Amino acid sequence: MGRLQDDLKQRRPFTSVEEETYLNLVRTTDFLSREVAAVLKPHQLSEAQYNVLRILRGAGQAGHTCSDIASRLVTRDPDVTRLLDKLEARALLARSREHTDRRVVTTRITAPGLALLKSLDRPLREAVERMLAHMPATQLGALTGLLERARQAVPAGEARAAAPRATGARAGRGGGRATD
Amino acid sequence: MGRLQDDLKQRRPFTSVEEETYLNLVRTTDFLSREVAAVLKPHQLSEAQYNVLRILRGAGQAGHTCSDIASRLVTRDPDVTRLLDKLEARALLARSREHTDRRVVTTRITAPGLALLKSLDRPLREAVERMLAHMPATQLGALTGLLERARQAVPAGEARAAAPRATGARAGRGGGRATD
DNA sequence: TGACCATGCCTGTTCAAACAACTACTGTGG
DNA sequence: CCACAGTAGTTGTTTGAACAGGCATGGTCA
Repeated sequence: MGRLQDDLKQRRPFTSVEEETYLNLVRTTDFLSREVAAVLKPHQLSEAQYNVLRILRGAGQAGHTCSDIASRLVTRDPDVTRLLDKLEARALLARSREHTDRRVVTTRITAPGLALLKSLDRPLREAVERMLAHMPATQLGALTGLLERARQAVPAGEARAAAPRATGARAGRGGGRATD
Repeated sequence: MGRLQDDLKQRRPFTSVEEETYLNLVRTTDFLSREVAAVLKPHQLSEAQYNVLRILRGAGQAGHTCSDIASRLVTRDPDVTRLLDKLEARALLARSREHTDRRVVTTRITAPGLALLKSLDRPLREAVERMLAHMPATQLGALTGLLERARQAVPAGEARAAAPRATGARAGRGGGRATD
């Protein structure tokens, strides 16, 4: 899993620094997320599902609406409804329609959901830490900083034609709560 | 799309630096790859499909076997066969079984495939460059370096039980040719 | 040479993601 | 008060991903 340029068969090195960065990003994320997925798989959880549960744990008894959840998801999911469906079917969360505004459905995590999350906290943290254990904290900090910076680009669709088609729970590309 | 910690509702900041790095990685990749996917979508190409074509362009007339392609893919795909099926159906590539070893199927890019790639070269490069234009080359270089470093972890399954189930074209986690 | 296993790719099936249309409800202006 | 537009979530449908098993071929060693 060396440097991308190592391949001698490759004709031109890279079209641009930006492309090189992008490719490395995709590769690295794929590399790490496989480990995370492997930890989640025995529990039949996808990364997105796990994410939802963490978000709901952070919300506590107040719960969240679907749109809230969508906007907080690490990865933008166009179909939060069915993501919740599966978790509700397993009783990991509960949904209830609001009386004040009957359009809104509030979702809350259940005791089994909390228990499952708790059992995953340690192994997940350990998996990620193990994958990055070879890097000193200063480098990780620098990496985080650069990644945050990278995301500050203008999404280029801000005022253009392709307004990102927003399904039911539109995944607003807004500010980023990540965990809890 | 600010810093992940900006959310005040979040109780504890982050469990570990490693987790923070991981979350930022996923978010950033998702952010950028959406733009790339948007460029590819009008041409009915997924990122993986585009990647295959680039790999084949790099291989030239010699072509590649399925396993070769799988091992060179940026994202490990467990089902290269059907990925190629779709591209073959669109005549973007051609497959031919070898005479020497009749198990092997060599895949080559076709003229239409090359033409499609060529038409995508510029818009894709521009999309990625635009998304990262706000970062100076030095920062991009640093980011790339850190990402390469991050991937140098031991995948932790090296000698463990869960040997990554290898379907047909096993995506060897080996060295990483990326582009062409 | 023939059992045996590894390799290389393909298929069958199941499940989730993506896109778009649709229903239900709320608030607003005429 | 009622048309109208906007919001919140759901549902339908199509496509692709994931996983596992299957088939043909090739190499190995008794």
